[in-house]
Amino acid sequence: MGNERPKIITLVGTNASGKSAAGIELAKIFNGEIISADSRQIYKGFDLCCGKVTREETCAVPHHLLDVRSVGEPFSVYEYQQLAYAAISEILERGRLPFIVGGTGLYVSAVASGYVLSEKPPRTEEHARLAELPVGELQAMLTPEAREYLEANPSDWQNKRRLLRVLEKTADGEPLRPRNEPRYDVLQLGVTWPRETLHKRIDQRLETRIAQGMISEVREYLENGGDRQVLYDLGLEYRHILLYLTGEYPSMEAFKQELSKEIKRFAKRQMTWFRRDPSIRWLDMESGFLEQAAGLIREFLAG
RNA sequence: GCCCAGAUAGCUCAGUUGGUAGAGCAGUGGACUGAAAAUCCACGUGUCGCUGGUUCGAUUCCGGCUCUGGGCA
Repeated sequence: MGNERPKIITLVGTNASGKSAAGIELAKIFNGEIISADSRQIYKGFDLCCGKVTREETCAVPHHLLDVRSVGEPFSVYEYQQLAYAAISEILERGRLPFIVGGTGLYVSAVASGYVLSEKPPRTEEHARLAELPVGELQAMLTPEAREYLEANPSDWQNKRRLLRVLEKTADGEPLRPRNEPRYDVLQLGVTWPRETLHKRIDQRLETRIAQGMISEVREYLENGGDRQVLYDLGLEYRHILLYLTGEYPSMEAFKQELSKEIKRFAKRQMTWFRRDPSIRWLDMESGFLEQAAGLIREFLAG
């Protein structure tokens, strides 16, 4: 036929789910290369804060889209999609299998579903100015069409960021409703644990990374003139270590408890995103994940 | 042993001038196509400690008991 779309694999899951290691195992079996889909691992440094894979692991299997920006540089789904498309092309040319592995659901979907994104960059100065306005005024600025679009969803309607983007789209004459043009034939795999087990893994991982020096990463960044607001906006580890270092927590214990809670809440949000995609095949990490995943991939590649 | 104060949601507590109760936090579900580890939305039945009494009606008033703080011996 000649118009068959190339095949790629995605592997998603929450943080601390073990998807990175699982991805490496699968890539070894299927002559694959890994494209990270992680909005924080895009940035150089902070390897412990964002739970980056180790050098040994990246030696075992080539990894893409790690360390491609400096902390503080702007980045967005649009750029992610561009870089991922380019990486996939290269991997396919080498005759290898691309594995998109990561927990940033938006990034995975942008590539797997083929989001159609305008090349027009966001107008950040105007954005910043409008962000000062109260939600009500932003709502009042919407065109009737945009109003109808947003009002249908109570959470979007109150969400300043969404309001700003929709205003921007209307001003630029961009369509409001999403459009997709998928480029690939995708097998989507998800990694899952019982919630209790996942929570234990999150806590253990947090302890380990603190012991390995995660807090120093942030301290050193600040000592070298790093920007606090950047850390705060990066969220989770970055945000709460900043708060810890600036004395916002009465103790190390209080800091750990709060961060642990936040990471668990984040895992919940990740699952909310993934759950709405019915094409993800969820595999239980406690019962033969690797064999099942390998079986599905073999079947997919043969089909 | 005596005196005082508590006992209400997983936690901290508010409240009911007697008509079976509500905040914060925690938790859960959800939205989100250019900040996504961000941002935003929704969701509160619990023997009101146990047990008698008064009352049409008690979580609320009265008595006893249990437990927890604090004080006095």
